[in-house]
Amino acid sequence: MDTPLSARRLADTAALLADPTRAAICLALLDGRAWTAGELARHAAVAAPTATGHLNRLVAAGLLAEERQGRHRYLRLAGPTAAELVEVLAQFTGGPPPVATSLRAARQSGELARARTCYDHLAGALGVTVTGAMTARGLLDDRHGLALTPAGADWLTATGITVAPARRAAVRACLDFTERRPHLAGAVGAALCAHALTAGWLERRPDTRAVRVTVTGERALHDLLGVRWADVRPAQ
Amino acid sequence: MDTPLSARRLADTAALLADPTRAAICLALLDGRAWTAGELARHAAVAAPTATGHLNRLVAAGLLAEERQGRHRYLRLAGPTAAELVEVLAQFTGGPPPVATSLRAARQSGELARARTCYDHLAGALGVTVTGAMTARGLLDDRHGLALTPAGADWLTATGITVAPARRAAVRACLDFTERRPHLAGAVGAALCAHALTAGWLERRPDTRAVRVTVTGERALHDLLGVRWADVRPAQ
DNA sequence: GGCACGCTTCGGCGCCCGCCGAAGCGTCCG
DNA sequence: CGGACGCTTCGGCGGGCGCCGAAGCGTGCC
Repeated sequence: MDTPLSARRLADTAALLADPTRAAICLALLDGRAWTAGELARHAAVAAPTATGHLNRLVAAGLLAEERQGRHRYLRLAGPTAAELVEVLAQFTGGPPPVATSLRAARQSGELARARTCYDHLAGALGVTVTGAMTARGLLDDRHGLALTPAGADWLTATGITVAPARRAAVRACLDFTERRPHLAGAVGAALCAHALTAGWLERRPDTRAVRVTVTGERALHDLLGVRWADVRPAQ
Repeated sequence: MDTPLSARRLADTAALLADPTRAAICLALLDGRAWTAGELARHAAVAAPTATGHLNRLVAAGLLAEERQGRHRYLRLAGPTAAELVEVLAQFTGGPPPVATSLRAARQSGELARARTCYDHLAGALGVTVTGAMTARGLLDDRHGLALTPAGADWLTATGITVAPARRAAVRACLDFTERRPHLAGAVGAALCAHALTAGWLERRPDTRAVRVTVTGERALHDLLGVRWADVRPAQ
C-alpha cells in the first residue's frame, strides 16, 4: 500500500473528514441513529445546500448510507468500519470535551459521561465499569490489552448474547474520553450493547447519545456482574 | 465528542493526511523505520522545501517524531496510535494495490506479498499464515473475530515472547491487502514481530518493507507452528 | 579552509474548495 | 387544490493551501 496511487486514495479518504462540517455530521452520527439531512444541517450550523453537497460526497465515498422516506432523506454511518474510522480519528485528536458552560449543558454532559453509546457499544462510566467488572470476573483478560476469555465466551452464551460473525476484532479497546480509560468495543462490545437495549436493560433518550439504565438494567448489572448502578459515577 | 470544537479538531486531524504528499510520507513510514527528510522528499516526488513544510506540520501535530543527526533529519511515525490511524485510513480506502508493470516491480511486489511488516507486525502471506496456524492450534480464537486464548498467552511465555503492557488491543485484525484476509496486529502482533527479528527468524531487506525468512526462521515456523515456509505463497 | 550536501526560510503563483441566495422540484398536510 | 416543507441544482464569491526557485544556514568531507 505504498504506491502513489495508494497515497492519492488515502488522501481522498482522509479528505472526507478534513472539513469541520463533514466532521460534525459524522460525529453526530456516531450515536448510531439515522438523522435527516435537515437535522444534520442545523446540527452543523450550515445552510441546506451546503449540507446536501457534503452528504452527497460522504455517501458517494461509502462513509454514509442513505434512505429516503417521502420528502425526508435519512443518513446514517455506513457500518462499523466507517464508525471505526471516525472513532480512530477522534481518539488521535484526543483531549477531553470542553467544559460545560450552562446548568443544562452540565447536566447533559453529566448524563453523557455516565452512560452513553459510542456508535454500537457502551461508553461512559457505564462502559468502563462494565469492562472493569468483566475483567475482574475473568470474562475479559487485560494482561496484554483487552481479550475475551473462554469463560467470557461461555458467559455471553449463557446470558443469551449472540455475537455476529465479523471480520473485525472480537474485542477492541475504545478509549473513553470522559473516563480516560478504555471501554469494550468490537463485535463483543456491539453484541452486548444490542442485547442490553433489546432486553430492556437500557433505553435511549431522545436527541442525545446518552442512555438511561432501567430498573431491569440495574438488576441485571447487579446479578450478572455485581455492579451497583447507584454507585457508578463519572470520573471528575 | 460532539461539540463544534471537537469537529474542528477531528477535521484538523484528518487534514493532516488529506494531502497526497503527506499521505505518501506516512505510508512509507509504515515500514516502521526512520527515513531522512531527503529520502521522503524523493519518495513523494516533491522538492525539499515542500517536504520540509509537510514534515513540520506532521511533527507539530504529533503524527511523526523527529531526530537530528548532523545534517540529517530523521523522521518516523510517532507511535502505534499514529500507525493505527494511517492503517485504518488505508483499510477504509480498501482495494488491492495496482498491478506491477515491470519484471522488477513484479518481483518486488511478490516479495512484499509473501512477507513484509505493517508498521510493527507481520503482514503478507507470512502474517496471514502465522495467524491461521495460531488459530488452528488454539492459540488464537476467531469465533468472534480475533482474540488471544489462555493457551496462546502460555505459548507466548513459553516461546519467550514478551508483550509490553499497553493501552491498545492485545490482538487486532489488520486486513491484509495482498491476501484479502486478516493478519494479527495489536500488542501481541507487535511482540511476535519484534521477537522474530530479535531471534533472527526474520531479517529486514534494504529499502523495502519486505522481510526475508531465514533458515532459523523456517525451522522456528515448522517447530512452533507446523508451518512449512516453502509451501507458503501469496494469494493470486 | 573550501566546497558539497542536507535542509530551511522567503516570496510568489495558481488552483481548489466551502459557503450561500435564488430558483426549482417532489412530498404532504390542511 | 393550494401552500408549506424538505431538499436539490445553479451560479458566484472569497479564502486557504500546495507547489517551487532562489537564497541562506549548518554540517562534514577532502
